[in-house]
Amino acid sequence: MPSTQKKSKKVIIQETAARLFRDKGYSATSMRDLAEAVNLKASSLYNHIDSKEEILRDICFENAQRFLSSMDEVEAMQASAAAKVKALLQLHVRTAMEDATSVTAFNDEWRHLNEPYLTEFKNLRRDYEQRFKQLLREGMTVGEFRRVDATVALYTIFSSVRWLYDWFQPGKSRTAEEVEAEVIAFVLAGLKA
Amino acid sequence: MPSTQKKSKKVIIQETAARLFRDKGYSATSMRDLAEAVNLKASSLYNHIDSKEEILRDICFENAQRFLSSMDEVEAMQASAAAKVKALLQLHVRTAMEDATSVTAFNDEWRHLNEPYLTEFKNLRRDYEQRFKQLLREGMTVGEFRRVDATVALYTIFSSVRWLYDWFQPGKSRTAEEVEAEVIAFVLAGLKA
DNA sequence: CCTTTGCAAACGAACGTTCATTCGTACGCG
DNA sequence: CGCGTACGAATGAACGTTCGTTTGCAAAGG
Repeated sequence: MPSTQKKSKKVIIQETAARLFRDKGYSATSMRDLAEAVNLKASSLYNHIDSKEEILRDICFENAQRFLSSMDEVEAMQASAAAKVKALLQLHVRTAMEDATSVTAFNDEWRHLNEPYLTEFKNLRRDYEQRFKQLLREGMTVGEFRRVDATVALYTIFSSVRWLYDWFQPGKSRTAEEVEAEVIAFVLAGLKA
Repeated sequence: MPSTQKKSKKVIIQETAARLFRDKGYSATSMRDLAEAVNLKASSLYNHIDSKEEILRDICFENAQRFLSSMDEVEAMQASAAAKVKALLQLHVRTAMEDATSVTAFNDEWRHLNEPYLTEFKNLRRDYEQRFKQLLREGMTVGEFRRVDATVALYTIFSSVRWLYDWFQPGKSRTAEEVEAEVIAFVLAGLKA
């Protein structure tokens, strides 16, 4: 019964924090806010975590690793560039809908990391972006994609799925599958040759 | 000599604040940060502004008005839906590049407004979105656009130009015109029938 | 002279975090 | 079984710092 497994208090704190960070931002979320949201006093939080920044750090690097290891898998695929890009798009869209809070914090709040973690995080991010751009360029050289500026295409694609974090709510009129299909079709249409 | 006209200190404060809000976020920007950035002491700021929130309020509502009055103009155009959407896209892209700081704060930091301004702002925003969606639907009914979910299309379009705020720097390799053309082509390709 | 502008000083409030203490529970050992 | 010890978890109080803002006063300039 893995789904009934009791979450550790640390995990509960992290998940709650991710939601608060998404709703109010990292700086505007106080440890007292967070404590209240998990039915504790602020001081009690420190039995489970080391610092406020540690929470943000875990969120940021966990998600960075998730995206990077997916990138590993995609690069190993025996498939066309279009298929690879589509797989990555699917990853972005699904993650946005299944783990919205975490990814929002990951996207918007990483700038509040302190050094040396800030630099380390930016390096991971740049690594991912470079590899994504490389896939786009490959698709262009073999003629699957229109010849566009890879940077423009990359950021446009990233941003296209970004609003999902803010907007999508499970159980609403549209199913996740419908939204996923629509978004992917929209973006790929802008990219295909 | 309108361009040489001396900016009032209030305007300088607002513009500087917009940049700081973009870089660090509203909550993480202190009045002492802002004061230092305009070569004043924190207390002196209050000779020119009423409160920190007033600055944010001005940024948010100024931009809301700008987008809404552009929407007025576009709706009055005698043109195809595609042309109208293109005009709005152009507005978004150009504003993003010409007045990036202000628009970023407008996009990301409005949630820190207090009531009743928060509700008022959300109403303006919804108004704009509804009218934009209406244009998209018109384009679909007359067959200019593919039949997609208008909400999905709307947010995808909005988000597509969002990264420009973070990324575009005047004077870099690409000119504003090139970027504008690329982005618009990319988005319209995803929309056209 | 009077308005505008700037600043030092100070305000109460809130911030993240630390500390000593307490309570409950589980384990080791006679 | 009964007692001592260890420990995870929670707490209120307090720390030093920073927050947005106010006050009182001095200098500037039309």
